[in-house]
Amino acid sequence: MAEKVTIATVARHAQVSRQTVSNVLNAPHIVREETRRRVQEAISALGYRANQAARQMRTGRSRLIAVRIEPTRDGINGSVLDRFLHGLTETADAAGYRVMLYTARDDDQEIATYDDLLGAYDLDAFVLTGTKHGDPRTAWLAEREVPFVTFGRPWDALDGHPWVDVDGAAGTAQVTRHLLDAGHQRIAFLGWPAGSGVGDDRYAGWRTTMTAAGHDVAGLRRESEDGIAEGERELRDLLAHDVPPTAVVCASDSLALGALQAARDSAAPVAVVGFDDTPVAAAVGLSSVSQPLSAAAARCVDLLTTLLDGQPTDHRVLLTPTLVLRHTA
Amino acid sequence: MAEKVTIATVARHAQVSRQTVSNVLNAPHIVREETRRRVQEAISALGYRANQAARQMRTGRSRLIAVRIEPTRDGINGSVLDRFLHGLTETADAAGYRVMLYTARDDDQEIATYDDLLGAYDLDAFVLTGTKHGDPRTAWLAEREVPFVTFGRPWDALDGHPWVDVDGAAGTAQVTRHLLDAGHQRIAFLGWPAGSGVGDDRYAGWRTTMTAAGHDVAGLRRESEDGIAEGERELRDLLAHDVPPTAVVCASDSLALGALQAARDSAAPVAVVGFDDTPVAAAVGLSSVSQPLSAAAARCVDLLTTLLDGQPTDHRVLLTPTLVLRHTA
DNA sequence: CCAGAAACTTTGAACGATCTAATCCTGCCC
DNA sequence: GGGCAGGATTAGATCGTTCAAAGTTTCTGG
Repeated sequence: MAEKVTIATVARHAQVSRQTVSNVLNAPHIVREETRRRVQEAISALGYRANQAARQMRTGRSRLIAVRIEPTRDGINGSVLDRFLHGLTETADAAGYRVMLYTARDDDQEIATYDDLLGAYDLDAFVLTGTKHGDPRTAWLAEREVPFVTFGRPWDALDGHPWVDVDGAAGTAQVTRHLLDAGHQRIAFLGWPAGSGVGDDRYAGWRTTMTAAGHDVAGLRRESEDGIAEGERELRDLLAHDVPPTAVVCASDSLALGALQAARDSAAPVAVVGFDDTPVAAAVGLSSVSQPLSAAAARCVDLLTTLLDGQPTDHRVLLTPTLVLRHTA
Repeated sequence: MAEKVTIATVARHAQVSRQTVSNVLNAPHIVREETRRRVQEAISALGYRANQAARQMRTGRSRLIAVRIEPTRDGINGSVLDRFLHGLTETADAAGYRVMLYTARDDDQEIATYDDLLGAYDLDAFVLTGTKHGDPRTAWLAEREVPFVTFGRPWDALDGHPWVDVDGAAGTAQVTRHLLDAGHQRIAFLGWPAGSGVGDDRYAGWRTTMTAAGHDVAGLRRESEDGIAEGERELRDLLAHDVPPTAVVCASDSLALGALQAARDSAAPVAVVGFDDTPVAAAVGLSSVSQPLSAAAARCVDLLTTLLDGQPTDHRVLLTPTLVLRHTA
């Protein structure tokens, strides 16, 4: 094994001092052109790589971002976080940051983990997912002035932290408009119980578009927990009515997949559109709203890096999802 | 914000030297009972947490494990890695290690990333997933004596590195036995093209059990790429034969989900069993073989920690999956 | 040709932990 | 009471980097 290559090795090799090498790396503009080139050559010749531990000890910055990985409750929706995580890892990588994982059972434990991670690893920032009303985590982090970004907007108006989110209402609105254009009149909505920010948002897009087009939405909305069985049950129930809907907008692919089962048994055809464009939807041919997850992840990293560089940023980023049409609508 | 608590702060508070505090943390047995207690009290009173960066610089060990996160090719099977990752994060946490992520497009890039991570972060170990024939990654790591464990056995007999895997053959054998016991005689197998270690393994369990029970397997096996559409196509094809199978063992839940579609249209009932017990299977009521992913992750961490402590271990761990019965078999 | 500024480079200290080696006890034996 | 073993504790050096301050060279203008 080759002996360790430190900044001193490079300095000797390039016939300059350690500090000059350090300057080439961290503030290239203050080093003379010719010296810089010589140092750069020495670096690549020796295969030098800065030791992050030493750098971190001195600067207090670790170039490490922490992200929570959730227990997969529902495999279908779980893939959303999975893809987000992948995008995050990739863009963070490009920006010179690494992603560190942690798990937590509940908010209290998650906050305890923050404390742990900050103490032991000097983490630079956190990315939170799945924000909800009255989130204690954001308050804790904000109080300690720890940089963080949430994927998911704060549902309480008072929170002023940076966030990135996908405009769910715009997504369902787009779906509804598409169905209206296709001639549908009675378009139902299958969503989650009121109170979850994300669910309410997706519901709003449908309702607004329907009423704007002059359609009555009474009796066309169903609420249930997320799940395939639930989706099937709710649509079956809706179809049993006097004037059944001819199309249904769903708040998730799980619900849509269930709805698809119910639709198959129906006499009249029923258009079904899901949300999240999970790979399962792609495989089954289910039309769905696709969240720009890579872009969202990239924006999260963008916000964090500018934040960490001490520059001010426009705190909020709202991305528009796109409708992916397949066989079911 | 409270001022930084270092080992020196604790030492002053407990009226001992820095080294004694360090000993309490790293070699408690050489410190006198009473002193140890006093130091422990100071630690918790001050909320001291060892700075990993400083520790790492001195010891060269980072208490960091790197794991690759793959682009989700198939959302259904992707959840397997997701759950493994969750288990890994949890057990690593308990053992005092953290999980760091990285991505890579291909083997070469992955190896370049190893080099990067080792140079910059002094990673302690790697966990590789998805081993295949002639894997260049294991060779690279072994050559440099970097500790690593693979989730998935080495399919080339010569590799002697530590690994954890799930006995796929035992899984399909169990399924086949169950179906035989239930009175089925013509049991088909839907698998992947020969050559992938995992696929061949799962196929072997079915074939061995069938022939051991005196059944001819000719014409009962189908091969295709993974996917729902592929599963449907293959089973439909099988069912069109003179003497159609009454049950089918699948190498994945994706294939099984497709098979389920085909089975629904069949005149005679066809039992279907998948593999991996993904949440989709649970939602749809598909019987499936469940991999003990948390246990696998735990064993990976076990192997790594003993490896890192310089102790010898039994290199191989083969876990047995369990059959989860639902509606479809 | 020299003062003074500007540009660049060097030196020594510091970050917070661990390692090595030296010192201090304490008890025990002769 | 002196000598000594052996455990418990301490002091000083060190890991690789960046910061702060001091040093050196180069350039400019009078």
